[in-house]
Formats: sequence, C-alpha cells, structure tokens
Amino acid sequence: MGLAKTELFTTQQNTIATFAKAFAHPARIAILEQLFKTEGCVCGDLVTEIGLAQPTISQHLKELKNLGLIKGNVEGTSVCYCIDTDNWQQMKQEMEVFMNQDTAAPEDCC
Amino acid sequence: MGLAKTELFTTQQNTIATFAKAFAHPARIAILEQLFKTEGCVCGDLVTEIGLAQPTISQHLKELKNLGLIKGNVEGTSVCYCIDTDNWQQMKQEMEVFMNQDTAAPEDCC
DNA sequence: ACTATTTATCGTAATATTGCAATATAACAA
DNA sequence: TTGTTATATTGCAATATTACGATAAATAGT
Repeated sequence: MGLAKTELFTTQQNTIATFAKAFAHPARIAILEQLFKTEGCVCGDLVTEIGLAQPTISQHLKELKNLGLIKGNVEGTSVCYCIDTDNWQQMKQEMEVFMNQDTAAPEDCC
Repeated sequence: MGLAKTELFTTQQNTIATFAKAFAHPARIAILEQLFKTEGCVCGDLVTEIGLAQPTISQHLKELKNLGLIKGNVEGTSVCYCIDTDNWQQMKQEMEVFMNQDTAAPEDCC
C-alpha cells in the first residue's frame, strides 16, 4: 500500500524514521554537505554543483525545510539556505540515542 | 521518476542514503530496537510484538539482512535474528561522520 | 508419509518518491 | 512598465515502497 502504519509505533520510532527519510536520498545528503561546507549559504549554486534540474533541487530543499533541518532566507531574487544548527543538534541527539543502543547490547547470538 | 540518479553522487553520499533508507520506516526501527532489547534473539515474536502481518515483517527483515545490519540463523523451524554488531559499528561511524559536520560549521547565516 | 509450525516468496493493490518540462511568482534593474 | 534573473509550484510519467492474502518451502514430531 505504500503507506506506513505509523499508529503502531511510538513517537520516537516515527521521529527517527522521519529524520532518516530526509537522509534517504543522496541529493539531500549532497545538499546538506554543501550547506555545511560553504561559508556563506549557497542557493541556486546547488543546482550547478549537483547535476539535477532546478525544480528537483527546489523540491528536495522544501523537504529539508519542512523538517526544520535547514532555513531559507530571501535575499533579493535569490534565496539563501543554511543549516538550522539548533534543530540539527536535536536531530543528531535522537539519532545517536538510537544508534548507540549497541553499547549496552549483548554479543551477537547467531 | 522514482529512480535516484546515484551516478551524480559520491560513494559516501550514496552509502549514507542507503543506510538511512533502512531507518526510514518505523517498523524497521521497532525491529532493530527489539533485537537490541532481547537477550536471546527474537524471531517470529516480532510479528506479535509489532502489529504487522508476517509477510510484512519478513520483508522488512530481508531488507535489514541484505544491508548487513542483522544476521539470521535457522534453529529448527524458526529463524533467530540478531544485530550484526560489527557492521552496525561501521554504519554508526559513517553516519556520525556525516552528522558531526556541524561542529566545524560556521554559525547560521540566515 | 502426514501433520503442524514457522518463515519465505509471489502476486497484487494502494500509495509514495523522484525527476523534470512548463509555468507561475517574486524581486530587482533600467 | 518591461525585461531579467532566481526560485517555487504544478502536472505528470516512471519507478519504489508498503502491506498483505495466498501459497510455497523447510523442519520437526508422530
């Protein structure tokens, strides 16, 4: 059905899944890396940096923005995007709690 | 088109995206958490723990196994699944390198 | 061999995602 | 106002994902 049964899961589980979905496409990884790398915030440069069409990049940016991982600021005719550091930290912490379960886990049993 | 243009991106970017995809569904998060939590490895119990049908769970397990994050061991008529600790560690490290970029980044510019 | 139990696979329906052409919108410049 | 530039939105085609019923395959017990 292509529709996840979110009501079966905890808020934490759904949250992790939602963040993970943001990272589940290499274009969005590339966008985020570019935003981290550049001093000033890149904007339409992302279109030329990454080889995808402008509407496609715009769509990926929208998803990242909706999740709160990036912010966009209008500057004249162009839009300046950058990482939302606070939200990024929070996301990182939640992901790390999930990924660090292993430290407490017993050895592989099979 | 529903098809990611992986050739445009680096191996690292594609790898991150692939791991993230594994975490992009709450059922798989729930499965992994359950495998971490239980002493012995759970198997068909996952079906009753999580409220999804047996073929659905089986399909999610297959994806996690293909990625190498879990291992399955046949024990009689049932199959014992557990985390592949080594691969989990490697995955974690790659994800953390990506998520820790912020420590080097300048302050939000917009 | 027959039966019960457990897991995997197949087939299919519903929905989601990706990508882009075409077009709309917004801001500036002349 | 008109033109230019930059980004967003719309609409659509191709593919992917999710879920599950039906069924197959594997193993154990009788």
